[in-house]
Amino acid sequence: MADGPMQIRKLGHSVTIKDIASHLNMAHSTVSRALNDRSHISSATKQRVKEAAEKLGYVANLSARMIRGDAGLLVGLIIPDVQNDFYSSISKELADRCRKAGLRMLLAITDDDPETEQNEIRALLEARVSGVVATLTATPTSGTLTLLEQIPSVQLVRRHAKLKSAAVCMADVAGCQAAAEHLLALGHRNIAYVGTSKTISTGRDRLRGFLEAHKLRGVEPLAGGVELVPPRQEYGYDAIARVLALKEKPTAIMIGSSELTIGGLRAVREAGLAVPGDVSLVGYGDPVWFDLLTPALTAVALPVSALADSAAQQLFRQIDQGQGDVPVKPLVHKITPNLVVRESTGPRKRRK
Amino acid sequence: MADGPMQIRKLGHSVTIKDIASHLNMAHSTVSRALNDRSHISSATKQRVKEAAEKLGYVANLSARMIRGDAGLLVGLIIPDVQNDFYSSISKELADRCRKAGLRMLLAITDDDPETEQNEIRALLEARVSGVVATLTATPTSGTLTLLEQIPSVQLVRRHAKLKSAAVCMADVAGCQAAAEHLLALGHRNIAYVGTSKTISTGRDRLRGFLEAHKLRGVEPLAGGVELVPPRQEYGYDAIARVLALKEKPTAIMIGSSELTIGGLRAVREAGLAVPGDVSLVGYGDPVWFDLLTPALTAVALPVSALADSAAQQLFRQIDQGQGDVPVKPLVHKITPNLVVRESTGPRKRRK
DNA sequence: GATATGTCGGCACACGTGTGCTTATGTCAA
DNA sequence: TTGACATAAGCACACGTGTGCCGACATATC
Repeated sequence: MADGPMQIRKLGHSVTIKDIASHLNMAHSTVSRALNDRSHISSATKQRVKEAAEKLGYVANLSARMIRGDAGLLVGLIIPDVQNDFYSSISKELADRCRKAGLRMLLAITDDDPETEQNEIRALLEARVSGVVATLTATPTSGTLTLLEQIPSVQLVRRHAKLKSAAVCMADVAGCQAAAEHLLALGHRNIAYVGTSKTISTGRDRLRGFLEAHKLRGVEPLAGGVELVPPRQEYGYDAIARVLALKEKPTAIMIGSSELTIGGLRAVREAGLAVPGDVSLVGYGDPVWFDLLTPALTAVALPVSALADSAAQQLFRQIDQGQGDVPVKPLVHKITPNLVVRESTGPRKRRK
Repeated sequence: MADGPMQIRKLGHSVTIKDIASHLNMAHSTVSRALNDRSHISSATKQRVKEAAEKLGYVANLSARMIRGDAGLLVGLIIPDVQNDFYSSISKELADRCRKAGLRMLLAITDDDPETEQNEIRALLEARVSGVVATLTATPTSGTLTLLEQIPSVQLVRRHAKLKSAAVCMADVAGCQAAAEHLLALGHRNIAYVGTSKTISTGRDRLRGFLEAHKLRGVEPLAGGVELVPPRQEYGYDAIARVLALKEKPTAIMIGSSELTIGGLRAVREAGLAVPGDVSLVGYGDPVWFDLLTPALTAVALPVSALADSAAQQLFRQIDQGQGDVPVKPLVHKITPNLVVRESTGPRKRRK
């Protein structure tokens, strides 16, 4: 008595199964088996061990567990930016699915910088993730690709030719084609397009959809009306400003990236133009606030939940079947985005 | 010749320093020292080892590194929701600071659910994070608190009386007092307040600021004009709707949470009221899009960067000084938010 | 040429957990 | 009573990395 709670632990040194074992006068292997509900253990012993673990404040050491290499406990998600609504939603959705599958998700943010990307992926591999869902930079390092080939991976949204892994993408061509067709059907003939570089698969496909819609209608795209810039708000602002200053003014603008949409909205607002009176606007993405704008923004809504579902499913399957030595043909799952028509698009005003 | 690249590795079994060692006919300890630039190694050997490591595709095993317990490599961030602009910004900023300090940040999302919170924190402890920055649930489990006490921690934004660790918060009282004073100075006398429960420190403080401003002006708060609800968009929508339906209608509404602001904006929009003509509006937070609204929203802007700075600084200091056995008095660092006046607040219309 | 000094690399162990093998104990059937 | 067998718990090793200690060897100094 009077010895208190047994002087449990020096700070910084946590309780181990050995501590529990010596506390209970048995071998640490017995404790291990008890805690993991293995066979060949009397239920009485299990009980005692679990109680002792609880009492001593035992917390398992993940590193020690993982060192043997057998268990697959972690997966990684690589994205350019958490502040972007789309990616933060993906993070949340994927994390949920991982949790349900008994996995923990590690988040890696690249800032769309190839070097950071390589470092982050290396860090994920050092943590021995069993697989990765990745939205890569436009121009990944060769090191990045080499590293990625070592583990199961699923490309999300952006698709790289050099990478042989599965891909879960949006049907960008169809999505943008529908958006452009919407504008054409409203009578617009001078439609500007502001999107991202063709070096990214999404940039390529979205522009293609835009042009395809014109082709089907037999309409010539607005001369000088296509601006391709990196996906950052400032560039969106600048690009929209340039497009608005064209000699032959656009009566509608279509934006092919959520970041560019934010900058673009600011440019349109500063130009003091009426929407959709002076110019119709189609944005990209579907953050909660698009419909709070005045006018509410017509936009290509991204199927976040379906993307996360498919990516998780693909990844888990690959992990389960042991990295698929079987060269599954690089599956590309395309999910169709939804054009949500709100108030920012209207019929062409026949002014002249 | 013709033996190819030496049949490097069976899938799923990665290259270890032992592999490098046997490849080079030396002891694994030599390899370890070479890779870590330790002393007692000739630079020639270092060179050879590093080249071999590169060639064989060696990736260090973090688990093996961490198992010895000496190194502090990880920290955790616990937040209720990544989709919230504020927390996604905090995630980004803190991750950057950790990276600069040579640490990796693990993200844990609680969904504001105490049970999930406890599980996530346990997972962080299993990963042996050296410290944690946490925005806890309103009512954390006792298990959560017990776990948190085992490691250095910094409370972010929300402050819990039961927890003795340092806290980095906003000066919520001052922030909301300034916002309310702004409205009072514009002549408003019927001001509604929609915020979060008083069980959260932020909810408490913000309401206090609101009331304090009234007191200083000698104005009686609007009867029935205070609504306290959980921080979710739906509740914000409902609460604002209720407030708008009061017998004595408010001429201004102040919202004390970013989530509630989103729901509230939707309610005001649906009510078809002119802002600030019929009702002035002050929101909370500062996502990129507040100034894209029509009218642009006056809001209490949160000092994200300063908060992240201070939290990181606090945490790193605690970690460095070995968990501070020295009972540092629970430091509370308060950072003043900024009232950003835009277009959604205007003078009271003297109608009656 | 012998000893002191310094450099380089190997041996062996530690970290916390899981597991195959072995031993000890008890139970039941022949 | 003995042997077959199930159950419980311990011993020893493995995982990948880092490090204290010691031996091997080269160079410098007397």
